[in-house]
Amino acid sequence: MSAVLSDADIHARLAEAMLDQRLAPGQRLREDELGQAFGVSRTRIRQVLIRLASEDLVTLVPNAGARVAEPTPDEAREVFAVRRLLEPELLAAFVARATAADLRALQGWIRDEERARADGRRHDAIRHAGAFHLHVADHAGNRTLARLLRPLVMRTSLVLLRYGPQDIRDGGDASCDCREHRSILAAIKLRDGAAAGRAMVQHLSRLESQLQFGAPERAAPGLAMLLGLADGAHA
Amino acid sequence: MSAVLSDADIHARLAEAMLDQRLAPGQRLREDELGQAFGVSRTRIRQVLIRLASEDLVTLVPNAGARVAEPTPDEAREVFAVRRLLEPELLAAFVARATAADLRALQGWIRDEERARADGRRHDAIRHAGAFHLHVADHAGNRTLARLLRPLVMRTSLVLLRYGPQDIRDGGDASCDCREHRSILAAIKLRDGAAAGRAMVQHLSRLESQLQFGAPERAAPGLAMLLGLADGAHA
DNA sequence: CTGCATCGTTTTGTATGCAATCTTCCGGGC
DNA sequence: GCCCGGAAGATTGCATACAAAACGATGCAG
Repeated sequence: MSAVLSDADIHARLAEAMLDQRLAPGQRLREDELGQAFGVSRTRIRQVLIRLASEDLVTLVPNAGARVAEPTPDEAREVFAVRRLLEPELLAAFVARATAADLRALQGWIRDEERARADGRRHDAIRHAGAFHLHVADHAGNRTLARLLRPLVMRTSLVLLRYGPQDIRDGGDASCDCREHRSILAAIKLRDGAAAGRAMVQHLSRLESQLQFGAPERAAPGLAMLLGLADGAHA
Repeated sequence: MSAVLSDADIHARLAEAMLDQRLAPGQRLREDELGQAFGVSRTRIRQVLIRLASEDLVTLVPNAGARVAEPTPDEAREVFAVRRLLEPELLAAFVARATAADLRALQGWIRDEERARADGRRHDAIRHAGAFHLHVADHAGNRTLARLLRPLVMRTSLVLLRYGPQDIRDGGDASCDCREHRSILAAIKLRDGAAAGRAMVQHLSRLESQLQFGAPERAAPGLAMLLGLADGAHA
């Protein structure tokens, strides 16, 4: 704990906390508070916040501080649209250069995600799913493209945490990321980039279609219940 | 000049200077020096540099300061590959919603570029060309996608300034951005998104194919001349 | 009781100072 | 002549201090 933390460490820890929902969307991020938590001064916290803001993971309002980003429905759709554009391209490149180790790694992320799902550990499942996509991106041979995807994957995680299905256990229906990840992996193994791309687009589209934007906004959670105006299930 | 400069102003001024080649690729950017130039302290300069680094317009080496980014040939190719991916999508969306004012604006950028070309004002031409692409992106209805493109356009400008053809006057051959921009605009007017996308891809591909990576590196600019080893024209 | 102004507190914005690191240049040794 | 320490200067990294702005509470007028 006493080992000095690099800016990258602080950045990673904050991102991790957001994806674990220890920092919920909309959560205020006070500089001094974070500084004390990490044992550094506000100067460095501020620099990290600027970077996080450039990735749209936090919103930075002048004179009003930083908050964990709250993706709007429109932004959520935009993120998915961009990913549908980028990821087939990344997959096509990846297919041509994937090694046996890459395939094992992907297999591992799928397995981890399945276990998390089985245990109902929702944010772990989302994180492992993200790792699957990022592994493909990082090994597709285009650093520029991969660097664009990374923040998008994190934003997607925020979106899923907020608007995604709450119960992530296999419902018996087709709504299982892992199964789709498996079919993508199968296409990769066959070196069929086109098929992998199609599977990816389908996967992303299904994820997007499962979002529930009408939901209770999660703003002031429990307020409607306290007021006896809703049962908390859905609007 | 005395009006207080916002961070955004400083960011814009620096980017502008880089695109004008007043700040050449590889140029060292000392914090104190910039601070004095803008009349602000290093604190704010540093924040701006972090943002510029997140856009890959400057490289930030720990304990060794900031330099104007020097895109490598690989990075240049990556940037073009990503743009070929993004811009047809942006165009397709833009075509569906372009207003008469949008068309006039595009026409204006083309005209400005042509004039700059005719006058041999190379960096002005490159900037106006960039503005054409950015206008399309900013009015395509996907902010997320547009925000990805902006830094890529700036990086492209850096690449063109470094690796692009030196004489940008119409050579009579097809190598004229404006003409290709005109054909893209024509397709937009016809509301033919597919044709516009094809023209855009062709445009970007030709630009990339014109890059001269074998060129004199332009490292230590003027050094070869000072040493009497070259005449400065080309290697 | 409601609306509003004002003061005090909290939080952000910016500059400055000090410590750490890197660079450069000089001198000695091989 | 060339290469290798080493000290002086320059530059970045970071924390702290102060200024400005926003937020909240309290009290007063309507």
